[in-house]
Amino acid sequence: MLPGYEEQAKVFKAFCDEKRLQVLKLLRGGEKCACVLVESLGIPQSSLSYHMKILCDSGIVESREEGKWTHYSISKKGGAYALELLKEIVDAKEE
Amino acid sequence: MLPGYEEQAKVFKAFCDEKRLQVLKLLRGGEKCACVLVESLGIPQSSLSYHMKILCDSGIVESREEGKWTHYSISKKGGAYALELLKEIVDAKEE
DNA sequence: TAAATATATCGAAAAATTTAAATATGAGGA
DNA sequence: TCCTCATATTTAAATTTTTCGATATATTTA
Repeated sequence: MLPGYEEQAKVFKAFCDEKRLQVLKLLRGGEKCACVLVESLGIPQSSLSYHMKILCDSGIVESREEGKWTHYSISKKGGAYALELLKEIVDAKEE
Repeated sequence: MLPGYEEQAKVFKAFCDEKRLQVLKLLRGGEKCACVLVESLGIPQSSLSYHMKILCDSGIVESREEGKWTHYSISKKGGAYALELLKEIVDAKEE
């Protein structure tokens, strides 16, 4: 069963912004520290933090704190869930 | 190979708005006329038209004109493409 | 041809998102 | 403890998206 529209929308918000897609691309190569992401994207630290919050809230990314550092990675579970959701959404019934 | 970020974002814009998710849900049951969608969503006709444009631009929905009417349906090809794209985006490499 | 209907487009206002500087928090290290 | 560093949060401004009434276009009907 599909969750409410607001909930569904939240999941896909992760993928409809260029900065967030850039982050996800970097995370495909494995876990990354926030400092690496700031550097790679060339945006202010607060901006990255804003986007990472959206990515985590969507369930697609998970964070791991280690001392001063925060490491981000793609959540296997979150990714699988998004795929399931999308499958249901675009799966038009045969007529 | 993944397209540019802007292009990718455009595809997923289809799924990050509640009104558009409502439309997609209705279209899962088969092709629908714009007039039916306006009625079902209870929004002004110009608003529906705005969202349908975004859905069509994303490739997820296709339209078919028949006289005065415009019929919308989920594009099998568009849906499959979005799924492929998402699969690549969330597929973190093993480490 | 004139009127009615279905939809698209325009334009301005409203709402939501994004940006980035400033500040806060919290974890080492000196 | 005090300082520094990494990150989160706050805040206001800038930008983008969404809304909706008005208008335009095209098609069917009378």
